[in-house]
Amino acid sequence: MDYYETLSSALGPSHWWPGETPFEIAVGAILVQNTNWKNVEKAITNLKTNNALTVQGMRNYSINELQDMIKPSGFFRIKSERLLNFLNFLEENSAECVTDLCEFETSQLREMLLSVKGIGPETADSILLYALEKPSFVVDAYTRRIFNRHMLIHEDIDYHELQSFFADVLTEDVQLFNEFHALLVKTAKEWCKKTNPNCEKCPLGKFLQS
DNA sequence: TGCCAGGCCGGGT
DNA sequence: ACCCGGCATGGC
Repeated sequence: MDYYETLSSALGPSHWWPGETPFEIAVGAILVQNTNWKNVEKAITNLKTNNALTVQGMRNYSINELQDMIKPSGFFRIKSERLLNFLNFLEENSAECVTDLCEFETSQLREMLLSVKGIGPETADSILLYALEKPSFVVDAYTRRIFNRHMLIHEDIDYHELQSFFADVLTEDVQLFNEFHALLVKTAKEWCKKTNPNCEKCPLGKFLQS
């Protein structure tokens, strides 16, 4: 796809998700729900400081302690539940760590993740792609905003519709999915803000019909 | 200073 | 099946 080529050559490889371990990535995916990443960073730092950023480590804390640590990322009561739901999910599937989930087939694992209360399509896809390196294209508000601004999609298009919008034209490749989403996030943060967009300097500006 | 941020769930039509 | 309010904090 032209959009990918353009971004890739303009912004170079970013090979991205802020997070060092699969578990950290999964936790980040839950904490970032409708939340600024800056706030999530603070929560992640708190967890790391308390050695709570591992499967075993997080289990050592009560829900109240967990809430104190993740408070900066907002929705802390709900999100603490969601983290515990995810931990229970791992346990139910006798996974000592997140990567143990790799044995499951992608689409099956996606369904399993969606059955966890608090994990929706985007969170599931983020975990699949960035924590487990399985080819599941991630659609987020940034993706939606950019392609809506380019008049290629309707603003309130359904998640799976938008996902297949990409699946139809992209080869199913982990690195491609990873990099494309990363580039879209970078682009949106830089030039495609909700208010005050700067399409002149955006690498994708040339695709906008004027 | 109000508005916004990388969703998701549950209850009401 | 759709629509909408609630959830919470810190940054700009």
